[in-house]
Amino acid sequence: MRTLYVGNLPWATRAEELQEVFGRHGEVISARVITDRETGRSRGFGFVEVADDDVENMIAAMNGTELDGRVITVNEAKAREERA
DNA sequence: GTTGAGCGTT
Repeated sequence: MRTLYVGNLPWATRAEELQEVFGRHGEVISARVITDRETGRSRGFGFVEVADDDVENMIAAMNGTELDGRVITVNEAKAREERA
């Protein structure tokens, strides 16, 4: 599988919403919205794990689209270890 | 009850 970074999310967006929306364009393994460890509030971005063959189609279909009134950003995520 | 570039958790 591959992992997608999803940014520019509305504060109220939940992981299940990502799975719902992304699931329309490919096989979603899992979805997660990153929340602040201390306050529990959304940080406005998340990660979606999708089938390897659906990554390109998923990004093309979702990047720059509107979710709950906000235009979201979708890119292939980088592992923390790979982060410079 | 707020905010808005950026890459998470065992």
